[in-house]
Amino acid sequence: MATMGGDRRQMMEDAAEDKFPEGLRVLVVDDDRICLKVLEALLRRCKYQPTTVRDGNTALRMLMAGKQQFDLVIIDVRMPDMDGFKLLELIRLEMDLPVIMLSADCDKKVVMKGIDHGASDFMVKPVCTHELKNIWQHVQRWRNPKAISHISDHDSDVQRVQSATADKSKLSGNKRNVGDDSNEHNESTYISATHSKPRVTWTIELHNKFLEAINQIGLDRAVPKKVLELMNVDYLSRENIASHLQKYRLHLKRVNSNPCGNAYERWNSSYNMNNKGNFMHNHEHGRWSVSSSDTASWSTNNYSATGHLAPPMNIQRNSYMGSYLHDGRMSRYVGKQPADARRFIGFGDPPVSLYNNIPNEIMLDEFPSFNNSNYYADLMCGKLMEISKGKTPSNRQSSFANTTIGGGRSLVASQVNFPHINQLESYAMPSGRLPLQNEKATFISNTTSMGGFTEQMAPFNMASNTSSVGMMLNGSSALDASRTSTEDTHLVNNEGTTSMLHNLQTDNFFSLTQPLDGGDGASILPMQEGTLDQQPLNDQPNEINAFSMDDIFSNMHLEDFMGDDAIVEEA
DNA sequence: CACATAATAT
DNA sequence: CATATTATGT
Repeated sequence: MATMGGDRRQMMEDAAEDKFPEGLRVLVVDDDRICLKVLEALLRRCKYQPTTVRDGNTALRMLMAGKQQFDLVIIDVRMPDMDGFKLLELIRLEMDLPVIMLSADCDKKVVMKGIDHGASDFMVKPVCTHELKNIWQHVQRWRNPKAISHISDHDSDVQRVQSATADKSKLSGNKRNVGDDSNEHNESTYISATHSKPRVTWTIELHNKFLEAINQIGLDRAVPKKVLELMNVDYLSRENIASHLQKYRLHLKRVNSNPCGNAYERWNSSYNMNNKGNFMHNHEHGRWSVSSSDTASWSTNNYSATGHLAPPMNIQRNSYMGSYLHDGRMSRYVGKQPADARRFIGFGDPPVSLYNNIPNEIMLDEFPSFNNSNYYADLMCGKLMEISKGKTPSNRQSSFANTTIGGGRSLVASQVNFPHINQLESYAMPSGRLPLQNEKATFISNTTSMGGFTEQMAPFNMASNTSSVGMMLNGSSALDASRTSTEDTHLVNNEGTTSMLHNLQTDNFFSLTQPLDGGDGASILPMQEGTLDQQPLNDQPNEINAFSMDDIFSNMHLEDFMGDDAIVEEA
């Protein structure tokens, strides 16, 4: 409408005199044939290259198909099937193109709506030639927003600029409210409608490619540019890679210092796929959903991807894995054996050998750089150990019940009385927050005490302490239905029924390794060999054995466990 | 609102 | 290029 800065228009026109770009590819969307014809003619008169479409869907299809490239889109606001604004919205969402809205009325609200939705300009019918003549400037501005920016942030006063931004965001709050900041609307929106690059979604496939590249180059030598070359994905920029690489490295760092697997899992869970083949993020759940079609895949692997972490040692193959469930959802690795999900409900179900059930193609999928299947198994074992974090299957939510410790005191674990032992700090949740209630981990100690502690408890490395927990990766099937031990542990499920578990059965597959070295990861032992029979602690020449579960437990409950903000000094 | 992610700035 | 900061979406 007319108020859209007549001065500026004039200036644009002046500036446009000498370098009028011919052949600008303009897509015009209007349901009105007449208008369409007129616009087409006018655009041609301006030596542009118009394409006309009569409805939004067609327009969108054309744009998405990408067969024809456009520099700019002109959309009539009022259209029957797809509202002009809707189309504008979709284009904003999917494409990097300037859009000019067109309308018969110049209602300010309508204009503002257009601008707010990211339109570059708003024209009122009937459109005159000189208006059309200048549309190229929107293209120019769109492509090079900074060049025309009136904001004088060239004075490189970073502080000022930054604080200004901060202030602005503070003031404006969360979301920009449409149409109420009418004061500065026109000018600033008009020009500062800068356009960020469309976001790259790191799908599984992309991430896999990324990993392959990293794999080839080696993590330490992997730089964005090289990765970009190797990945050979046209729409990715070096910056995209850099960003992802940064995230990836951060993630590795976390995982490194926190083999609880939570961060690990979270990372992997970021990439999910539904069975239609569309990718979707799974942030909210942070979990894999079971996919019967087995199309979901994940790929990050500390061992194969980086090649810089030692592969797990001493892993016995062909072993029975404990519950590998996440919030009651099965990992893909147990996809074919739903019975495993019920493992802890009763005694009936024999455990499933994950290794035996991991289809080859998945293994290959996960470890593309290796082709020795034995090696896969090792890697997979290590991986599983890393990933597992003792999550309780939701269909049998074990809870900590009446566990007695020493002198008849009972423990009820909670987030509040949770011990803050220095050595445990590296096992905090990746985000640093305390684990949520439903992130409780349950474990069994060799003294038949069983905890429903939160994950920060987990570090007491059940897996590497043969005397405390059943080895998930026992060569002989520790989790086999044929139980021989007499030491049973009581578990109470969420239905309140009690069941007996073999003491070597872990409710949760624990592989939590406590480095005891401050958590720099140097001493992480992803897995320790375990045996079916319980062994004295000192059988294992491992510094971890300096702690027995009893020691830990008694220490905890005596001094720290009950405190609200208990902090344990170093021993 | 806290968090994760990707874009962007340094 | 690595890292820090900011923006955005959930």
